Amino acid sequence: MKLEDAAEILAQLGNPTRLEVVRYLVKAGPSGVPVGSIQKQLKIPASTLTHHLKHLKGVGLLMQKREKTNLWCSINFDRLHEVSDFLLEECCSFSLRESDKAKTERDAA
Amino acid sequence: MKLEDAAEILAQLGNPTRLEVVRYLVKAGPSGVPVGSIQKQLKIPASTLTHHLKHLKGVGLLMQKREKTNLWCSINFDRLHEVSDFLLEECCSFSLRESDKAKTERDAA
DNA sequence: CTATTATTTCGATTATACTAGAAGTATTTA
DNA sequence: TAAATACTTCTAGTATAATCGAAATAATAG
Repeated sequence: MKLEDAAEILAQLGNPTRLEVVRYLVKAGPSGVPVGSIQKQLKIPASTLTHHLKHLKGVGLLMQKREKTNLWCSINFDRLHEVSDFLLEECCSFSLRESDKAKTERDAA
Repeated sequence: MKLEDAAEILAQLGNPTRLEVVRYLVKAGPSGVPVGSIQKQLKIPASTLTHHLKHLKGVGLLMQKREKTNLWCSINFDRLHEVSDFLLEECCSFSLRESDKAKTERDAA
């Protein structure tokens, strides 16, 4: 994944309203939920929500499919993994957390 | 980690210049590098760099310590882990990637 | 065809972010 | 003390984003 693409996705995740939507969709699982459900549950004005969904779709985090009058939204888990992988990419050799290091040291002793 | 905090960190990572700095610092490892080295290597104007470093520090991604005239910068790996954990948090049951699923299905067959 | 439900587009306001040159501060070296 | 190095603050232009009400569209149900 190119840095510019990762930055774009991270920027989209960096808005609290959108991150809340993402979290909601993650909890909803692969089957997803209709736009209206998100709107009611998270109490986001419809036009604002549409705006944010467009952003999420734009970076490939959101998948949508129509069923009757409802537009079902679901998270692209692969994409979410890709960006979290990017964050930790190339830092594996330094990736031990302080807490884990402490444990490792205790174990060694 | 609270959603608002995660969003703030992600927003900071969502700027290409800052993400480049972060990547550079990740590669530099725990010992870090002076501000000037980042500036020269990535060719970012000094004032712009200071601005971005302030942002990264503000969300706890950057640690700094002075040594003579140099200000050494290093990544807070823990913080980076926290935010990547947040992204995948609560979605573990749905976290299998399509590619991994395919493999699992092949293995089962 | 009409009404209803679901979602989007439009339009306007307000706020915040990115960028970088010029000038300033701080520390060290000569 | 003077000069050099390292970094920051100031300032300002430009751009982009967040928000949401009102009106518009789309699809179905009656």
